[in-house]
Amino acid sequence: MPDTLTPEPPKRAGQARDPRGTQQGILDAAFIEFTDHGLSGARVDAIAARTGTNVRMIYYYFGSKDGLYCAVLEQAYTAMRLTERTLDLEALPPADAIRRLVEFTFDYQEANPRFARLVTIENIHRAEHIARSQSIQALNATIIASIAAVLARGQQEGTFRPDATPVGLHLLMTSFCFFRVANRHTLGAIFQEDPLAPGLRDGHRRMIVEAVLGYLQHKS
Amino acid sequence: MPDTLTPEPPKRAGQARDPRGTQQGILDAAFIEFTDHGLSGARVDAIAARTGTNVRMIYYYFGSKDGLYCAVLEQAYTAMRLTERTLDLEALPPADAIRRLVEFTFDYQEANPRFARLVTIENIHRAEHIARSQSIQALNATIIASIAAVLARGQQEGTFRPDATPVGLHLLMTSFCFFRVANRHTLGAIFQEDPLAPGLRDGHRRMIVEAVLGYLQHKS
Amino acid sequence: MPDTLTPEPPKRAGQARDPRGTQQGILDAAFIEFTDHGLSGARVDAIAARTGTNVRMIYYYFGSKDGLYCAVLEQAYTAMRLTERTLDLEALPPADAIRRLVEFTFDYQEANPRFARLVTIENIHRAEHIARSQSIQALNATIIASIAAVLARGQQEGTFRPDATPVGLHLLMTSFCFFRVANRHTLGAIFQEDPLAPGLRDGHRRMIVEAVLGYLQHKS
Amino acid sequence: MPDTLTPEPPKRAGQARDPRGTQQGILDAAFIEFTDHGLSGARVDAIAARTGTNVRMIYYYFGSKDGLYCAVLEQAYTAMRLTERTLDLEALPPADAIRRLVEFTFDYQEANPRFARLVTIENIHRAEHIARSQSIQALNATIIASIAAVLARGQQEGTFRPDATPVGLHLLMTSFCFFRVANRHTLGAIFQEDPLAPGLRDGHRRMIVEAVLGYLQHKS
DNA sequence: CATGAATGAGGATTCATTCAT
DNA sequence: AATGAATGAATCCTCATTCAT
Repeated sequence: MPDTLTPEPPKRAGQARDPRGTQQGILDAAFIEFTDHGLSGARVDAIAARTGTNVRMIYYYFGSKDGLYCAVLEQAYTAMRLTERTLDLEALPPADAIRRLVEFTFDYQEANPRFARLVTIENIHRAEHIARSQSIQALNATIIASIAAVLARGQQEGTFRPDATPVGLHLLMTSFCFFRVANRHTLGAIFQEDPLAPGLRDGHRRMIVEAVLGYLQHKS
Repeated sequence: MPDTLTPEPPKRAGQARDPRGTQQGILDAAFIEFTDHGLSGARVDAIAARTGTNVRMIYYYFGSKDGLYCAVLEQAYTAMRLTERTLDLEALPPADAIRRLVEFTFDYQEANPRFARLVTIENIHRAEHIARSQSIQALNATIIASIAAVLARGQQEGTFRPDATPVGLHLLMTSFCFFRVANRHTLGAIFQEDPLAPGLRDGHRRMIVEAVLGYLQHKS
Repeated sequence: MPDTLTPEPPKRAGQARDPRGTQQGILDAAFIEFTDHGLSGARVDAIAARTGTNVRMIYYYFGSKDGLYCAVLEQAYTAMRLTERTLDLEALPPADAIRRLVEFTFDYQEANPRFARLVTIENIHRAEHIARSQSIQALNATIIASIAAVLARGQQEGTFRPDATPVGLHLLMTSFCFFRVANRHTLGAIFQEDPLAPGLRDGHRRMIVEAVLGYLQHKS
Repeated sequence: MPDTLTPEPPKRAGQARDPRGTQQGILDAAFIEFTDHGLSGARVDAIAARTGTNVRMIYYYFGSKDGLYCAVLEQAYTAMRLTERTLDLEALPPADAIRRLVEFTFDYQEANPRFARLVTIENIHRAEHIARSQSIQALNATIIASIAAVLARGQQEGTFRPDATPVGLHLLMTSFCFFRVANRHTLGAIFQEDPLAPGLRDGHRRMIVEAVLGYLQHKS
């Protein structure tokens, strides 16, 4: 689902008497526009133009440009975390669980570059919208809990170093996966080499898995 | 030098007959405004207001908002790479050189959060400004050359794994250092814990050094 | 009845199957909104929000914003003139009748500041709505007739000056009573003293009675 | 000066490089538009259209629609009070001074119906703009001081009743003069007779003078 | 009798930019 | 070298109103 927030893309849906569809159509169009141009750079007219409806509907359903942006944010985070929950990490041995999580993160970020852009944009705005959203914060509590459980198992077994922390581990694994997608353009311009070039993919994937596991399994 | 681009901050300089000072004053003000609000969100009026001079001066010296933004970008990249060149990596054993480079990157990103914001902003705009700048691309060639040299030495010694690449290594070390600064706000909001909290600093620094070296020195 | 147009305030009435109540509820809400913000400043949405029903009902019953405004106007004028008719001026000696009428006008304006605001608003719109309303014009004929009758009696007696006219007399007595209510805010701001302050009330009431009677009973 | 705020009407002035003229042109156009349609009903586009310049200049010089409205308000009050100060009331015996002041008020209101409309509009908005203006309040202090001086002289002489107050007297004389102008349209519609009809003018003028003096000179 | 969904036209305001000196 | 005055084109948003059920 690279460019929309919903599985069944109802292209130009919602022209008439389909409130649900109208709303989702606006959300999808907004997701594209915001991730193309940023919050300040996005134009409500452009969003409306991408929809079957008109500008007024944006205000009818979302109240303001900011309100729409918040709705987009929530839906994007929700989509990611819901997918993440299907990983079933508890069923795997600790090292395998970490490997699966890193690979999932790597694949998800690569498959959803607009998600990274959205997060990036939200940081430019100092996360003030996320800070106001209860639901996003609730969503993210679970992923840290999952990591914590895996980490604890590995530490009890003695295979994982005892000083590793759940949040630190999350940062380590996410940063690389996120960075190569989010900073793709500057990296590409600077090193004359697209970091997302297909030929680099497997090497990058293996590298981050090994770096994370290497760090965790380090014998000091 | 956290909030200006020049060592000697000529605050409110350039009111009269000091072209150099006027230009630098505008650049400093623009750096703040752009990194506060993004390219689209930045206001030319606000930049002028922060300077002693008026809006017209910006056009006089930089031609356009975009021109000014490009000048800010160039100065920011120049400042970083110049500092980087003082590291003298060739004088150190490979592992020590890598450690020093990782630690420098970590410290520099933490000390210059506006730099990370600027890069982030440039990515939202698909690096189109950097792509046009010869000077920025020239600057960055050297850092990859340095890494390549160190990496080659370590590989020849047999202490570094042979499949590591300069750009991959750069990504691995930079991503974490950059990510915790650039995404500080979303991470803080989501995990209710500022990733730049002083208490976490040393742990993070050690973690990325060990992860990078662990990866490089891995015996497969 | 300061803030509604009807004696029995059916607050939030008319949610279901009570056409009369729904209409009156809308009228009451509209009276508040129009007198709070003027005709242009009033918002149909705000009126609907104040009622239990929704915007569509306004159009269902009153056709348009203007239609609703006209209905409000008519009801307000009707209420005043109906009260006025209970004064029974014919039963009193001329001077007493005038005194009673002035005092009634004074008290009514003070008790119904929203009426003065409504009239004021209608004047900004050059009374084009009143001009179209037959009923309002019919209503007002009677008050001038009453004044004329009293005035004639006094003039015949020789106690009232012969050059006084009914409309002139109406203006003289109404202007003061109306002015201190309608212009309350500018007067208050300019003279740092609320013209409706309780301490001033009796003095003002006596003043206008005496000025009117003084004028009428003047021996040239 | 019935329809502009300045003696020399610079019709369509300020097209090029005449800041003073541009500003005054906008003020004049705004005075018309605001007094035609009220604050909410006035359109900035309409104001700009009446000027030689464009909408942007309104914001350049006055910041906002409200800012412009305030400037109009200040200029209107200033113009009236400045004229008022030329009356030289101190040079006249008390009764003559009152007569002159009443007549001036009567004439000024009749000659400047837009002033009354503006005051009326400001009252709809609860005088919140005047309340914020220091200058308007300062201006009006003087008129009450003048009245107080005349009144004191008459009371000392024994020709004026001792219980009269300056503000009360001001209200009595102003209310009638203001009311027949401000409420011209509703009065005209209701009584089928324009209160400003030329034939009524002298009678009205004499009536208010006599009512005021009659009240003041009343022997109780 | 009642209503949720939808809308086109127009509202104030802001933007980066240029003219004329 | 420097600047106050001026602007056209957008930008976000709101309004009264109508459709379809």
